[in-house]
Amino acid sequence: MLTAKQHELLLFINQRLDETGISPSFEEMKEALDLKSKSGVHRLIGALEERGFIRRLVNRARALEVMKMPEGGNAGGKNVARFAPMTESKPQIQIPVAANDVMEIPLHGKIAAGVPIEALEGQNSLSVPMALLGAGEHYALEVSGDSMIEAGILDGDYALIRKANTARDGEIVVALVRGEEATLKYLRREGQQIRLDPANGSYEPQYYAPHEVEVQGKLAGLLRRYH
Amino acid sequence: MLTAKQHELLLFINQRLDETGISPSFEEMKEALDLKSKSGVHRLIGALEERGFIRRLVNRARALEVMKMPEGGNAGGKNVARFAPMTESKPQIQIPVAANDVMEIPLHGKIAAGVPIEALEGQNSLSVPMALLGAGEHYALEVSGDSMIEAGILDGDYALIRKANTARDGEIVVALVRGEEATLKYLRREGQQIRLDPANGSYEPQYYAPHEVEVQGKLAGLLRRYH
DNA sequence: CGCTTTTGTTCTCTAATCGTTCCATTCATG
DNA sequence: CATGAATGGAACGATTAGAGAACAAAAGCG
Repeated sequence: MLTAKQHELLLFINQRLDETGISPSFEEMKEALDLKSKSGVHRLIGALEERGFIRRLVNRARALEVMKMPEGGNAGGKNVARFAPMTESKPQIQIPVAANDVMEIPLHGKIAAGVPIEALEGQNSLSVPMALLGAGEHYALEVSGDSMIEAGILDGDYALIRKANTARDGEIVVALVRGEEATLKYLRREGQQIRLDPANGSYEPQYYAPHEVEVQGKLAGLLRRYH
Repeated sequence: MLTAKQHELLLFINQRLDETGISPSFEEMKEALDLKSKSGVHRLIGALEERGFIRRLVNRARALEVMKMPEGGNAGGKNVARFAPMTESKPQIQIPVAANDVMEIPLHGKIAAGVPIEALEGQNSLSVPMALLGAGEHYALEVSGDSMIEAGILDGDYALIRKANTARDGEIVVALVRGEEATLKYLRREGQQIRLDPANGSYEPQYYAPHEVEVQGKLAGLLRRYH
């Protein structure tokens, strides 16, 4: 899927994102790849984007995001053994349904504290307007609990998650803690620590070492139903 | 399903992808299959692609991707104990079922204080899963303002409204006040009066005579998009 | 607000790698 | 021997890669 240079760059970006939470600048990538011009980096970034490994905001500084890692390459960078992140698998092809700008995305169960994403129950899926999603691979989770209530995310809502290995500070992510516990929280970095912030005054932020927390995806949209 | 050569090539590609994350070039595949020309590889690749085992970007270097492996051959390569069953190592292409459970509903503009809904009527519309709606005629409004923030309805959300003339106590409705002002509020009756309750401590409930308030619809669903 | 620095974008050239194509050759088979 | 399929070979064209420079757009700062 990738050339050696593309692979090298992807690894570097992922590593930096993992260690510092800040994506490298073109200059830094240039150095890391031992290049003498940024234009090469630019092309490599373009190639990685085309292949769906990263996503970026154009004209924004350090706005890279790793969407998936090639197989074999451990998404965790330097990290110790991680559970195989779900994003390591092959992307499913999500083709917009003809005539409607709608996508079918799988419903993977509930997300709450204490339980990993429940094994998939049947083959449920949800039709979602593409306008809510954007590029990337998505799935849906039913929100359970009130820990994000102040972010306007209520019990029973459907969270639309875009698979990703990394996220920027302040984004709401599906975080798998120590391979056991998947929760929906604000991701923040504090020094060498990862902070998972609930949006509910009754809950406390939790601090973890970077290798304890694996980002499985970020919140891309929300659906709610009023009976 | 596959000829011996095709099988051999597929295995090789998968192995390389697994080990290095970098797909082999035609030259390397030529060597691996002990061929003396790349044209043979080209044909094999074509065959594998036709049969859906691999996918690739034409005219791109090392842009192969294994979609599935023939039965028996384990596609996942090194198998870390994967706990998430939904992450098949090589998910088959997911053909979207022609989703008919979708409706196009008109987007009638924003709802806020001060502006009747009819004001900004554009061509816009939104595709919405029927599961969110139910029977009846619906339309969508973009929420403006923070008056319902404690009900988990944020500025910028899309409110899906089912047209209705009446509502029960405690439901969230689009209420047109004195024919001028449409707002999204909790509807409550108090004696001979109608109370419109915001869900935000900084706002006060408003009381009206029944004839001053016209219910235009009730909140049936909510869509939110995160950047 | 204006200025400077950082960062990203684009362009041109050059070279090497890589994929594609067409055609001749070989080989197994009937 | 004819035939079709697989193979080999080489020319060709496209992509990838490296360098350098000029430019444009954000971010920071006083």
